[in-house]
Amino acid sequence: MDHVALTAIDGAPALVELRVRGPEPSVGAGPAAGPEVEPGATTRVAADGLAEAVRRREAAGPVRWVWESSARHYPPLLAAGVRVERCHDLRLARRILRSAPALRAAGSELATAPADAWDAPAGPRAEPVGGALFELEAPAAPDPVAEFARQRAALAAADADGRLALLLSAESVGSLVAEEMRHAGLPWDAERHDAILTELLGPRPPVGARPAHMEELVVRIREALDDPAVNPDSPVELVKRLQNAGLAVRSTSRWELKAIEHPVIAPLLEYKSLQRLHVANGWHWVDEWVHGGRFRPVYVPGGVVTGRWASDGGGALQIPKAVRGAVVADPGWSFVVADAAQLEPRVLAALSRDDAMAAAGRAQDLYTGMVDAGVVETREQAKYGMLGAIYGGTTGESARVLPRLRRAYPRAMALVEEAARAGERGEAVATHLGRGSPRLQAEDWDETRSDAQIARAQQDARAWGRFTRNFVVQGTAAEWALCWMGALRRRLAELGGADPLAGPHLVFFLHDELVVHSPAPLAEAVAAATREAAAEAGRLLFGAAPVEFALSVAIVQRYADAT
DNA sequence: CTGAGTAGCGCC
DNA sequence: AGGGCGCTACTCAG
Repeated sequence: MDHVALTAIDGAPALVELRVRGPEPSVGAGPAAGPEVEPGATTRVAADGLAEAVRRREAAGPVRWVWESSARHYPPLLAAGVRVERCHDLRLARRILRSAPALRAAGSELATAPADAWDAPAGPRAEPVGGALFELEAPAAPDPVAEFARQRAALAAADADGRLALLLSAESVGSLVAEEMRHAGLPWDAERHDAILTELLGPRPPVGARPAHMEELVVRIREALDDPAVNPDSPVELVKRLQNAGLAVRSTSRWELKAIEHPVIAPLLEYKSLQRLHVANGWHWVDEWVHGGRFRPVYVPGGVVTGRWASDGGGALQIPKAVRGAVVADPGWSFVVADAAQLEPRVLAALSRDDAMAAAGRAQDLYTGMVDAGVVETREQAKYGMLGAIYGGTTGESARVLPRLRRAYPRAMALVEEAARAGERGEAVATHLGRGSPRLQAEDWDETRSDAQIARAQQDARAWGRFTRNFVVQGTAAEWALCWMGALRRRLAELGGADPLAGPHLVFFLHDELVVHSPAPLAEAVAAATREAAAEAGRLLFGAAPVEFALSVAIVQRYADAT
């Protein structure tokens, strides 16, 4: 695989061919020996000729682009109609390598060096505006060739089985997909959205006014409390009014209200639900975020410490079910919605090599499989038991079934419990591919701590243990999802033509769920591709582990019809 | 007036 | 009682 660095010489873009030794990323590939990055031919490019130069080089043969970040370099290429197959996102890679316990253990230079410009937050995104690139002022790019050499050296020293290399590759393909999805946009029918809002809230009100259905609920709330001045939008005031009316509440949160019998509760909970929809995903949201029939959020790969994506603007990862009916495929097109079933428990089974748990998930719903195996009585028990094991739950149903899970699945339970204990001791933990958890800042030991301080410290330690317990599973699930996405992206490119937007393309990703916008005749092939990609992701991460990564796949016209 | 912090709730 | 987020309006200090 050729590597080409995108860099700048005297302020103008340049492409630097790199000679890179070593195998392509996959678990078990092993590291390449010795110094392995040598700069070769350098081609200077006129500022307005970069997209064309990248297009030509991409067409000349398989290449991995080495660049500061996809967020910075890829949007203008996409705007110019240029798509790249592979990249190495130096900023995302640096963050992962800095976190990786393996580098610390190997005493790698990257693990011990003080923070530099590559650790600083990325500059603002350069957004293509009206076809032309709107260049925001950004700090001078550090030398990408030198940084790439440092990163490869770190892998050579610390990545004996090739896991980190695979993670960097998966993270990088994710960074490409993030920009491609923003470029394509999620089809969004603003009229349909308006119809949904009108049905639930009433017609669009003037700015600042409450929608009719919410106003009616306010009247009912005031009547039920016999208090004509109640304003349900102010939690502080509302709590006082509820207390004045004799309700024993400390807050106005849903779970606290639900436990109370009073005529005000039903209209109040309904009001809060509608208010939430109105302010977060109402008419204002559509005006702000939907243009030309597309919703284009900024996705932030690696935005969560566990490796999950975050989003910046638009609340892309929190689109409520109520408005998913507005996500409508173009005429002649369909959505293929693929959802990984019980992903985190399956990941835990594979991580821990717990063959009994793997067997429960083979060819069926994993929770049902646990019932069939006689481990628990009901699917609900299985579900809450597993969620408790992964999140660190200690009460209710999950606590009751935990002993049975320990007996049936000792390896899986031991893995999460060891991760929790490591966190309680203040140690870092790592995902399957080697992303490290943040390190708990050690507090100064105070010999004169009070009992209350000691109790608080123990509480904090347990909370950190729940975090590290969850980190290994959530983070490894995120790695599986990246590999799934990358494997699917390659298959979609094979199904499509030269123009990605003319063929099936990814338009949405939500932790364990992918949405492809596809020409209707290709939808079945895309559905098959999502399954093949899931199997490939499992092999990439876990080799021959006997864990099946089951999907539920639906071909629909509206996103809401998939769930 | 502005910005930081919080409450509450949406998603996984 | 549990893990991870982002967004909005409200609240309050400066």
